[in-house]
Amino acid sequence: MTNQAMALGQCAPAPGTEPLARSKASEISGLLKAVADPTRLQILAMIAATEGQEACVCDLTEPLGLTQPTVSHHIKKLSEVGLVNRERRGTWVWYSLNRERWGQIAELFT
Amino acid sequence: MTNQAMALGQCAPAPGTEPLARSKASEISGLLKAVADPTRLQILAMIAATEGQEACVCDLTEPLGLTQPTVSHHIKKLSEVGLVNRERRGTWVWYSLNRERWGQIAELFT
DNA sequence: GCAGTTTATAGATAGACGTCTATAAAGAAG
DNA sequence: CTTCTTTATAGACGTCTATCTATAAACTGC
Repeated sequence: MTNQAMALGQCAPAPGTEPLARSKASEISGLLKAVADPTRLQILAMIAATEGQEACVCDLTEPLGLTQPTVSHHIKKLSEVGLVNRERRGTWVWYSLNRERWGQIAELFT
Repeated sequence: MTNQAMALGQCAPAPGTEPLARSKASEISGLLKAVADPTRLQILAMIAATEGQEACVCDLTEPLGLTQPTVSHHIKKLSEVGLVNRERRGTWVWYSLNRERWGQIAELFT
């Protein structure tokens, strides 16, 4: 029995019970899914803890105990949602945090 | 080639490059995974938008376009990480937001 | 061009997850 | 106690995803 059909029940939904638009919810969840992974959280923490606020893949593989392709895969996920910036300098590729994007996540929960 | 082994390279990892403890990362990702789902984001938004800041399952199924077991499943996920409080009153079970837990997520990104 | 590095991509595989149907559990009301 | 409601659980199924190995791409330096 749905609420509207109920004559005497107490299952009273607030009139303003209007779902967050699905498209918007999917967009937000896409961003959150990128962060909701232990390995990627570790990667972000490692980048942030690095002196120059940037790191290359080769420095992350060993402490994470993962192969290079796996680390590249995770960084790509972070990059796709704009959480890390990519900059090639010679042989290495340096990744840094996009703090503006990071802050946007905080705003979602305030 | 790892950084330590490099004599002349520039792949200089900050000395303090120390990964976030895996156990802590898994704990945080568990909380974030619960929120990183479009349906659960909609559920949270609907609860928050409700007059009394609470909602029962039966009011959520129709606007979400999902079956009752599926909605129960999602709410359980949210409940498991402490994001929603559960209170049975007669036939219905009322779910409300745990705003303290919500705020803890914000703190992760500030 | 060739050899040696770092990073990215492709393909495969195992496990996690969102959804459904079917059914049980818990409470209200006659 | 029986019936009707709401909610929870169990099991199945298809999809997504984290990881690996193998290989390609990009750059440096000889």
